[in-house]
Amino acid sequence: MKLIDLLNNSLFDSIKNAYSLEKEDFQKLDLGFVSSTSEDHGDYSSSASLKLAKKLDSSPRDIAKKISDGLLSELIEEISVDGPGFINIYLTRSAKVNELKNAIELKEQWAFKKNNRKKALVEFVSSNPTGPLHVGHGRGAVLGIAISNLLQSQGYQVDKEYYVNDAGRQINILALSIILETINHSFNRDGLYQGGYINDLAKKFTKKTNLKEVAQPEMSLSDDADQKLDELIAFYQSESPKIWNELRTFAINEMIDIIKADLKNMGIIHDKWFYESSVGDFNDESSVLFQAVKGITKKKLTFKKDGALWFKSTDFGDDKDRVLLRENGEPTYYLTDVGYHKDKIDRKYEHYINIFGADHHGYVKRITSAFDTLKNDYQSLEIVLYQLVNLFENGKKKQMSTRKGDFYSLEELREEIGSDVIKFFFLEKKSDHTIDFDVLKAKEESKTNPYFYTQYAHVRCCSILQNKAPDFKCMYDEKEITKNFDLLNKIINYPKHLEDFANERSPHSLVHFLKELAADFHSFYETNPVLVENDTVANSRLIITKATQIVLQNGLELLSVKPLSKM
RNA sequence: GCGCCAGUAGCUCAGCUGGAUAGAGCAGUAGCCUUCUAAGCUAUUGGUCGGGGGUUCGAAUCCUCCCUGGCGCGCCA
Repeated sequence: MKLIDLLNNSLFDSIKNAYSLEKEDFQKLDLGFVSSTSEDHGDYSSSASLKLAKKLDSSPRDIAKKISDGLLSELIEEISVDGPGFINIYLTRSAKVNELKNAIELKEQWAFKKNNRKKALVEFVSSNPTGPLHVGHGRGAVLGIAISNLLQSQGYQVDKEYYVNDAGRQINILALSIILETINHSFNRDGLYQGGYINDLAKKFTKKTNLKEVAQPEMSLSDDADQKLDELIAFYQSESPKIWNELRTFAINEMIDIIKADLKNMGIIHDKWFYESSVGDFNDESSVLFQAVKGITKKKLTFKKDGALWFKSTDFGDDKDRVLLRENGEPTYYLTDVGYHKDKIDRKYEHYINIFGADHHGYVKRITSAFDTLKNDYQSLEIVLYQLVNLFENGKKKQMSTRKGDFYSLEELREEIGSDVIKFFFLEKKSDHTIDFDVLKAKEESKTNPYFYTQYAHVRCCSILQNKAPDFKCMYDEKEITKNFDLLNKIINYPKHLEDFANERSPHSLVHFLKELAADFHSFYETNPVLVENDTVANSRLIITKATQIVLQNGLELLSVKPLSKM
């Protein structure tokens, strides 16, 4: 059990006994201890008495006195009531040293929770397979991996999933782009996918199939750009169905290979790639698509209007109802997605997290509405949004467009600054904050980068520890170990912090924690030479160094960043 | 027009489920390398927490109105 949980139990018992309250009476008031930010306030402090003052109609300081009198724990050295009525407690030195001992003996198991028997499914990236990943997708990717890792640290069994939009119009346009790239260079490229990768795909495809043999459209085409594309797609579909289908399949597979490679280079691997096309045909009653509609209808949440079938999502707070089946009987993209979530639900995870770019925020309500209609009682869906990444070059904003092929690819960025720097940089900001990313500056800054600062602390630990390891069987000095308040405070409370970061889905807090821990260690390092002649002092400082190293390593690994032992 | 996100030091950002004097990094200034890696440390300058009201023992944090910026509001995907 965590230190802080032991202390809180004691605190709650004391409150119960002193005022004959039941736990339910104050459960919501959040009365527990928090680790102090300043040594003046002890190791932990609680504002319980301030929060209870009104309810108990008594002065906060009196309440604090009474509660602290009943606060019994061998972990506590001293209790004081300060300020308006805060209860501040000081841990005994041996309680602190004992935590370091646990950390060093148990390594990552010290901070992690054991299997809590719950399964979580995290869906992220899921970008259309119509182009390589760009920098913006990278943010979703690193967020997804970090959140998955955080959940794992809390004992969840986590699966990572990518939803592949392989069925829609976008793929037809991709195929069309490849055809026109090959046979008609003078064609206006508006609305088509462009860029080097289209040319690569075209070349590769024409090696096995001669695209020049496909028919040339001779009918007159619409002036409307969108409509024109649809006419061309329809033409190739009917005139050269075999080649068309071959090309579509080829294009999807090639693009997915590219995306997979981009992700792998970032150290990100999904457990499952779910294809949109696999939700099946609505006319097939065994398909999840049909089952999804059936499930919603069963709850009396569908209705017909204008020949279409609608879902009454406004019942869940959506701003309008949503079409499931179009007037022509075809499922909407939305229904396909509902079908996908039906499939997820049937796979019986307890917890679902979807990580979406903020440009999809309008989509959140309608998908949670459908999910809540179809889910089982024990299941829940949560959507984590991340704001977009704006790219700047020399202070000028770069517009990004997959269509035009004018984008900064994740792969290009990775080649320039490395995947771990990208991860650290993206994860450092909280997800609902837009990132203004200046490519040149990121490169320039790589020397004063917080990534290197944090890694450097770990490197310093390693370089000391390779000379000598701490040994609890040898002499050590508790006073020597505990004199570095900030450093000890962070190490000891790491498991609790980690739990909070996981619950809040906030890897950025972990990044900030690690930077601060690194700062505390750098400071310690300057004034406390570890490898000194006095064995007791050396061993004491080795204990601190080893504990720091374990926490840094553990935290970096959760961010999917490789801890360095040399720089 | 409606909805979501943001506005905190010159710059980039933490802190936001109310708590003790608002914190980092970068940039600036002044110091520290015969000693475990100076990609480091120490000291220091810099703040009407976008603005106005309100809620209370206490507000950067909650409510409300307004201002600015980004994004989204299809029987597209």
